[in-house]
Amino acid sequence: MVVVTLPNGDKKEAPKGISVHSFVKDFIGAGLAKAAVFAKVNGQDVDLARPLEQDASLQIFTSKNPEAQEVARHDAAHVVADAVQRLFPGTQVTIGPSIEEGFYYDFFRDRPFTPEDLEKIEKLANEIVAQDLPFVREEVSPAAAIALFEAKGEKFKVEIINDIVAKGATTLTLYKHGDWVDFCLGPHGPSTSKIGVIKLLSSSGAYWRGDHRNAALQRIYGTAFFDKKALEAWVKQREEAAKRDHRKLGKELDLFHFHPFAPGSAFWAPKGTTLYTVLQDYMRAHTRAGGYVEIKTPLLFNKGLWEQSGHWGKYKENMFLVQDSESAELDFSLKPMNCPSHHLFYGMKKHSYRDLPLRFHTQDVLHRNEAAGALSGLTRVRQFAQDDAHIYCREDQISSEVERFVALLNRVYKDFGLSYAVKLSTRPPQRIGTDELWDRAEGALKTALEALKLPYELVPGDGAFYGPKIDFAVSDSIGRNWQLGTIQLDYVAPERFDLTYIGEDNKEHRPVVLHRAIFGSFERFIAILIEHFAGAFPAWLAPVQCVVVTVADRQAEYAKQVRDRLVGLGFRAEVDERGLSMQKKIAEAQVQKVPFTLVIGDREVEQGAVAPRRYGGEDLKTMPVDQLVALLEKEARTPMP
RNA sequence: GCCGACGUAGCUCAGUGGUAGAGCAACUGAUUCGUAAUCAGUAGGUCCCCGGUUCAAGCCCGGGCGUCGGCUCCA
Repeated sequence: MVVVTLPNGDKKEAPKGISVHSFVKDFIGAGLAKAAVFAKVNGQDVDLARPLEQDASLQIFTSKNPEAQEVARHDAAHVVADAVQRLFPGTQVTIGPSIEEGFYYDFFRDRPFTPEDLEKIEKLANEIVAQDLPFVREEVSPAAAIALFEAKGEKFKVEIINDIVAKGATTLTLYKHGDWVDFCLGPHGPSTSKIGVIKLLSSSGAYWRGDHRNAALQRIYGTAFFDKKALEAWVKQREEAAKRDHRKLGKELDLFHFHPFAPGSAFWAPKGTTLYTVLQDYMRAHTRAGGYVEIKTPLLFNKGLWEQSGHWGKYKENMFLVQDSESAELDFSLKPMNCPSHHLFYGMKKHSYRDLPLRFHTQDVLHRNEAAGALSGLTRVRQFAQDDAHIYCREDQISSEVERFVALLNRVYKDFGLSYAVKLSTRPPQRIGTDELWDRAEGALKTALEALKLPYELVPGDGAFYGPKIDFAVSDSIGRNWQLGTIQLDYVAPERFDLTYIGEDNKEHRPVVLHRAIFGSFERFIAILIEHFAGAFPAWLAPVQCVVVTVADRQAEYAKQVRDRLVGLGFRAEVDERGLSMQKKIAEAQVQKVPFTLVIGDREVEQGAVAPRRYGGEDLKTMPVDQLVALLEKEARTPMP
């Protein structure tokens, strides 16, 4: 007999060697046994067919658990690979993991999959699902596994097996459904029908092990859901996300444009420029209030700076090099980041410990020569500006500076309605500095996070080679995550730039540098805001806050007076003077997602009033202009510190 | 950069070898209207660029540029 402990603490005795599935059916319930996808035995993922050989804790995962969805998508990857090999004999398999929203499988073959191929594959894959073939796990020796895949001509599988054997594996596992076998760690669900429904999404090129020097593979992306309804809901949500695409809305709302002569660099239309400068001014005001000073440094630097910073060696292919007309050499570069120039600026003066912390904020334009194929809308550009800052402080000031930064970041994200999660990344294997230094650095960051009572995820080994960091991932209104804010400790730069301050002891000391940003880049932050708000910005961000619409032309004079008063108070108001019907003008203000449409007819002129309508259709009824101004003061002013 | 798809009016798109089209936007005129689209007319195009095939190319072929999806998720 074995004793099985359930998550609620219940203990059950069962015959030794009983399968997980039979145990669940006999000792818990047939319903759960039917719904189960896989299990954890003593915390280890196993299939339901696995026998229970000794006392163990048991946890069952059903289609309600996200973990089970992940397993079922891995199942789906196998089924798709099976379908591909049936339809296209000679195609070799490589790997096929489940990923965030689905799965992919990489194949080796001489030509890409066409959309028609995908249709056929999807159809056959779903037929295999319907056949309800059980997934069968088998343990084999390395020699047997190699022999099996060599006989099939699966060169990539053989390579993977050899690698894993070299790492010390002695028992390998195969998973079979029907006649199709894959070398796989598992776990898998009980049978193909558990997968539900498979949908293929796209095909693309990929490289063996992600390296372009290796064989070119053909990747198929797909997803799977336990039921059709869930798939339909997911498809709908994707359509919703596509409607919010900042590239689409950027055009529709006339915010920014691109031209082939400047790939990866935006032209900001008047409305986009307004949005951009509102954000710049907002950040200026808040950093100033947070004890920062704003500085500007050159955009173009001699390579000497990059040699000193280390960029010339490590980052050169991402920099735009500029020819010096006198030397005729590419001796200059547009700056790809601000830090080196900030360090130079710090070093131009002698600093006392009394000056620290010194916080330099910069919104200068940066250029990075991103690979042509990597450019995408405003999220991946070649020219951009960061809400960048570097804090120079003593080591004992790190914790309080981090706390101060988080307080600012907290305030900023709150103003935009964004929530966030925190990650602390610690020392990577490749690093500089002593362990003692890292202990102190990581300790300082932890102290700050704990003082703030911020829950955080620890990511060991993910820090930069020059210091640990804290990252802030915000989630938007449709649940997507974006890594925006960051604060990184840097012990290297002060050495490279020989930065010092004079301490109380009248001796020179090394300051520590903190790199930090909240928006990340203005360009990417704007893209995120557009998608977060679906283009319907809150009034304080909206490029046009009020459009004045008259019922008839005879109110035009008064309409302009209203606009002039609002503009005079610093609000962004316009009159739609085109000879269109009132209804048409209102419709257009809605399409442009203007927060307030101010309707003016004879009644409003008589009363010195306006009739505002909010974006979305709420009629606020006729009100005196003074009352509108009070409303705008509340909603349409940039939140100040 | 590599793989694939795409590039037609300001925008969204139709047009697969035989005289370049629609809707919206723009412009002109009429309409002056009370909360999501008044009516009529006009104008707008090196069909991304360069070269080739053909009697004939937006369409077929080659090269370039750009955009988009991938190229990190690891049995």
